Amino acid sequence: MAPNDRPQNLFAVIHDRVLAALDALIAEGLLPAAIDRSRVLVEPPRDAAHGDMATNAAMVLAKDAGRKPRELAEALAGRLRADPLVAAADIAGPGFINLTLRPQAWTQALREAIEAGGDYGRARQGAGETVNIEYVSANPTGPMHVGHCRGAVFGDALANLLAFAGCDVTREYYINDAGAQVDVLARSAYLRYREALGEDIGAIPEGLYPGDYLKPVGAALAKEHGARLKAKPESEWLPLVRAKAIAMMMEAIRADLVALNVRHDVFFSERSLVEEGDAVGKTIAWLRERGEVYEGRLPPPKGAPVEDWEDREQTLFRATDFGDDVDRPLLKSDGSYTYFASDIAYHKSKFDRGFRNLIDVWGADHGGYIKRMQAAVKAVTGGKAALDVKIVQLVKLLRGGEPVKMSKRAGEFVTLREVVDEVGRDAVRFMMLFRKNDAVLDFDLARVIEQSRDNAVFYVQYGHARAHSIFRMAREQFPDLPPGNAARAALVASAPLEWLDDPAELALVRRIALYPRLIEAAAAAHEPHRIAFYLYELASEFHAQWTRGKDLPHLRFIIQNDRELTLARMALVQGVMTVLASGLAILGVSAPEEMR
RNA sequence: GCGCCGGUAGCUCAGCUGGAUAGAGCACCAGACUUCGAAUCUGGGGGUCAGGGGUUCGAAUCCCUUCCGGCGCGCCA
Repeated sequence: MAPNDRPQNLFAVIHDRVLAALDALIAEGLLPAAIDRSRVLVEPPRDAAHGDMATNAAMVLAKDAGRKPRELAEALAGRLRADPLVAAADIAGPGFINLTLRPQAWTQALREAIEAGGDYGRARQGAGETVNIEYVSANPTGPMHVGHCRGAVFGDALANLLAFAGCDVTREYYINDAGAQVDVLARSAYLRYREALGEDIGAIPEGLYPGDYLKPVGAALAKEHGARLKAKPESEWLPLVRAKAIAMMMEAIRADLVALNVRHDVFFSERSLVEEGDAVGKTIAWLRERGEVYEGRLPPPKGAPVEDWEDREQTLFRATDFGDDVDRPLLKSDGSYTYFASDIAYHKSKFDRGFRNLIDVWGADHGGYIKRMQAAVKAVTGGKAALDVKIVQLVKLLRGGEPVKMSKRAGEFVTLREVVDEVGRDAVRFMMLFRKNDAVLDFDLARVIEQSRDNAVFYVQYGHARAHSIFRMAREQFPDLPPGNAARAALVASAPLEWLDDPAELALVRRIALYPRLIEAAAAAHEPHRIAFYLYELASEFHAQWTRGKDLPHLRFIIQNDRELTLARMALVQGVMTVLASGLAILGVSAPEEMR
């Protein structure tokens, strides 16, 4: 294996060794040639007493081999003991093989982490995969509120994670600028326009957007057009006003996203699908040619009665051919496209642009929409693209345990910007990711700015700052220790790591060695929250080891008059720092060097 | 009525796509600062993994079912 091709994931290395050992057993005739390798796992055991890694190979393969698990385990363990990385291979329980690695295997992993620096954990699993991830996609009818925040942060972190895992990632925002809502926006803005011209518009009528945020749009329109629009019929002013309002809303939304450090590569206009070459109509025709569109009737929906239900023939997509529960309409009664119709065309566009892995991030209220969209993607890509829809649950905004009151009706809601301004970008981002995406999230404005262990953001960042602090202090003892990250890393990478022999130190080394495996698993599952929890655990172990040095001075990171031991421990600190910084970067959270 | 998501310690939540004796934090109790940052740490009690059945070497995890909560159920997006 070429040195620069060495996989950083030690678990993957051992996994390969186990598979090789199985091949050897096949050659000996102990195992049949046709075995299911996919179920063979190499994992960290829950209990450290069980060694460094465990494999279930013997249990999983026992049936195929026609042998008892423990008998097979005995043969396999015998093979593995010959491996230079393996110090011991014990059989336990129903047939686990517990592996203890030689200490050099772990210290070598630490060395690699330090040498790789910011590239440590970067994976190749996604090599060649093109991923399109669509997130936020808030309607351009107003500023972003806290509800949008979670999807924005989640999508952004997932995109970072996939890119780190080697995927070619495109971040996309779908602008819903075609439906009836943006016409309502235009009418609301027109009212503000008249207001800007000095007219008394009174109360905003029911059905229009009442928020003050449209006043600048009205003012801009007045400045641009003077009173000219007042004389025109709606059919003439509406497109003008609509375009202006959408442009200004998108500008505000982009600014909000920047405040959150969320950036997209592509802003895709729904309207462009209709106006530029009628992509929606073409997609429907395309599906019709393939027999997936027909004229028919739908049964009325069960449950909550629809007041104006009218049984009529309509244009339907055969979603049931692709796993949906019912066929779905493509045209409204007035002949215009349904949102679903343009969404099909939109997803076809993603496929046509070369993407084979599609990810959509939606709010929980769109959960019922997943099946039909996946059906549509199947139809429109011939099954050649996969769509994963990630649902982000709602955020309950609290302050000191009490719910923050919001009145959507009156146009009073807490905006994303207000929250970011109050608690900071890092706190918002980390807390939004410190929970599974499909679980409801309590976000307490008072708690996330506390500087204590309660506050995971702070706790993890403090771990990183503390690592830097240790280096600052170490330089006072050993002035030749270079200050820069790269130079320092070069020095500590050659440190005598065999001096790291305290169990807690070795546990930290193992935790660091786990990072590449974590990246792979989190990327495969599309679950960035795993990074946040891992960082919290790593920080926790690091803080604990630091404090242990108070009672047990020989365990301090800096040992006066023992340059070699100090260097070895600096390597450990450097490893912790490297991984904390890397993980925080994926989450889009800053890694401060000091927090005083 | 149907579909999706959830139900794990008093509270808030993890649990690495089926692994070994289910873990953190908060709260509660008892401790550690002349010391590399106490913005930290150590120890303790606390569980019918909502209930029941099944699949198998092995289930919080997969399947069935019941209960509870949230969301959704042409012509909104």
